[in-house]
Amino acid sequence: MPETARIALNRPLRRLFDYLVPEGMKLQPGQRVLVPFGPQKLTGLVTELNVTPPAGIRLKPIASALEDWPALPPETLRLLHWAADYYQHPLGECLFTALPPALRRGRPAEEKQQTWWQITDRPADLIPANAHRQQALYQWLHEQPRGATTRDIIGAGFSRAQLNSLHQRGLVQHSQSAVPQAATATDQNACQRRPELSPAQQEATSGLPLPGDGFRACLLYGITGSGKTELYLHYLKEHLREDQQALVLVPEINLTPQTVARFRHYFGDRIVVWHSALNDSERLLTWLRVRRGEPVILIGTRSAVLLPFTSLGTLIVDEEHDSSYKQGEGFRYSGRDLAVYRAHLNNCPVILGSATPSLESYNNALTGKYDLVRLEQRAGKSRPPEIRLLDIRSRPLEGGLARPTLQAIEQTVAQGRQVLVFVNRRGFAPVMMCFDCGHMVDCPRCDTRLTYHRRDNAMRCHHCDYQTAATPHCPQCGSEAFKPVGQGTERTEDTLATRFPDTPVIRVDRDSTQRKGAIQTILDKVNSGSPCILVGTQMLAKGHDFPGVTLVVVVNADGGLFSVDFRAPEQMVQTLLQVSGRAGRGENAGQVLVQTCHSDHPLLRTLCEGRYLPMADQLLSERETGQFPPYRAMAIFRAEADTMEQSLTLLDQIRTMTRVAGIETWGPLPALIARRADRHRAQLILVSHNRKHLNHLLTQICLQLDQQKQPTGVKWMIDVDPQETG
DNA sequence: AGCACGCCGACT
DNA sequence: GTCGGCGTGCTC
Repeated sequence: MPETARIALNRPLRRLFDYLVPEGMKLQPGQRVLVPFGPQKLTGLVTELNVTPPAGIRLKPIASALEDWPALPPETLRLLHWAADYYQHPLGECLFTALPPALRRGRPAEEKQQTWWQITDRPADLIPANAHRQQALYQWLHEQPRGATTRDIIGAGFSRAQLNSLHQRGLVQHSQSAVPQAATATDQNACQRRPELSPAQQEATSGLPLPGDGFRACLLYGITGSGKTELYLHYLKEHLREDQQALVLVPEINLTPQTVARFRHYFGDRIVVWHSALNDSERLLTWLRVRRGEPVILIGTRSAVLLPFTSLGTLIVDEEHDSSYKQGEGFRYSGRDLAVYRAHLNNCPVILGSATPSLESYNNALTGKYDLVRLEQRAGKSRPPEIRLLDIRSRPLEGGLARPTLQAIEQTVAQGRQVLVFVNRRGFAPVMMCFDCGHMVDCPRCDTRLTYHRRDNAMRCHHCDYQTAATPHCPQCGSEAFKPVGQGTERTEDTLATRFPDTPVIRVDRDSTQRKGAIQTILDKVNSGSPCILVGTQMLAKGHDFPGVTLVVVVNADGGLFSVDFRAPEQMVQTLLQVSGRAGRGENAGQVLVQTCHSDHPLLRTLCEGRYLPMADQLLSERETGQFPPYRAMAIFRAEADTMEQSLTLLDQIRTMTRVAGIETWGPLPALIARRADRHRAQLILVSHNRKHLNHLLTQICLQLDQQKQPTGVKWMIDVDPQETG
């Protein structure tokens, strides 16, 4: 009997391919191989050995093994198998997302050899006095404790010629090496430092599950400003063994140099990062360090949960409620949920931290599936802000701001303090509008408005690649009153600038922070402490600390109160509390002023207590009434085609397959943005009390859909635990 | 997804 | 005559 192997390929096919294993080739699951596939040679991953191939197929032999060890270690492989089934995504594509791009392409699993330069101990006065750049380079290299690669040197603004001159004088030497030189003395210092905790933090820490105690998920509810990061640092310092790895997941926006520096301060080179800005070789390097089992503490975004850890001691998911943990396309996994399953597989703890936990996680804590640890005191001297509602029904507004609001701003500024004005518009972008006829420019290919981009005076669609030059006149009526409107933000900004001419008004949005370093300039200015007024959207609610801000104004809180999206109230409450948390981080008490037309709404009344959990209780009971997640499991079939009819027809057909006990369907309905890049989109929602049942049904439906071929241009996809239900 | 094969239109 | 457009079907 010849040996066989089942191989997964990086193709959107819900099937695997069997091959013959050549004589003498030793394989294990997770190993990379090279296989013939039709006319091409592809990288594949071994999933199973000694399989019975389907009848009537002539097997081809595997061309070669790329390594003699499995690229994907057993736990990672099991995690991915589980995820492929849970999210109903083709296994091959799931497995390949866990490989760095270089390994997907079949490159060797080794670091590129690089030339490392270091200074020698020959006297530096050998450099001619007029060779300033050489002197500068020598000095610069002197300051690099580990030396530098040729690439680093060029990147720092020196030339190859300057380097060669120093080399010829014997002042620098080079060596070939893949990884940085040995760790430096500063790291030794880092290892001895440990963060100090307040009694409240101390108490919270004592409630956390420890590595070595096996699997345990813990929801760490820590209010904004309570010092969750110190707690993580302390926890890792105290309880992570020297030989163990740890994973700290953070939302992309929170992975700033400052955050990393904070971890490096205590753990030095043990800290490794993983995020979207890494290039292919950095990805490979980090991936290999993790794969080799180096005891790193990895700080990373969503996809870091797929890294090939072999000795994971603990996992931490910071800001676990953040919606960016859910991938919105392709393999639509939740990094947070995979982290919990990964902890389960590795038999280690996972800590989910948030000031505004997701209702899913909170519910798990209430039912006892997760531990709940509370940290409800702010660290240091700062006190929780006072939150007040201001009903703006029948009040005159100026740029969206009521008179009492403007007075509060005036007072705060007069006291020499800072104000943060939050305009609650998700995905805000300015559109061009005619002030005479009201015309706005639609995208010709999508059901959306074009947005205005000041930098190149262009109008663009945010949903496809359409763009066109902005015209000075209205294309409809020819009026010259054709201007970008920021749906309130600019009006607010203008009003504030006019009312407070002596105070800088700083806009923080995508446009004003696009330039590299722009956000840093803004932060520096704000952190200098002089009075100013910050105006912005979403961005202001996350991450950054503004210790000088004592007043936070929420221009309109009502967006999420009466939305069709069942997640909208949760998201609104989370945003409002997160942005409230920006107030009074320094020594002075903070105040939050929330403008609303529904000051008697129970949710907003609870908001004023400043406590999240009572609101979460309220929101959960609403979810229970409607039997929404987490009370039922949810999945969405999405379809897109050249006509809406085609999309709806396919979904109708899928709906006939869902007529089973215990499954409810909503739709099919056109998507919120029904046409996108000339494709007509619709969706069908499935809900069930029994997740297993739903999963089995989905498997069957996908199998059937794969077998029948769709009319050209008709595409379908599935989203399990969807974040967007529009 | 890629890639090859195949069958129709406007080029030297 | 043939170069190339992209529709269709297959990949162990």
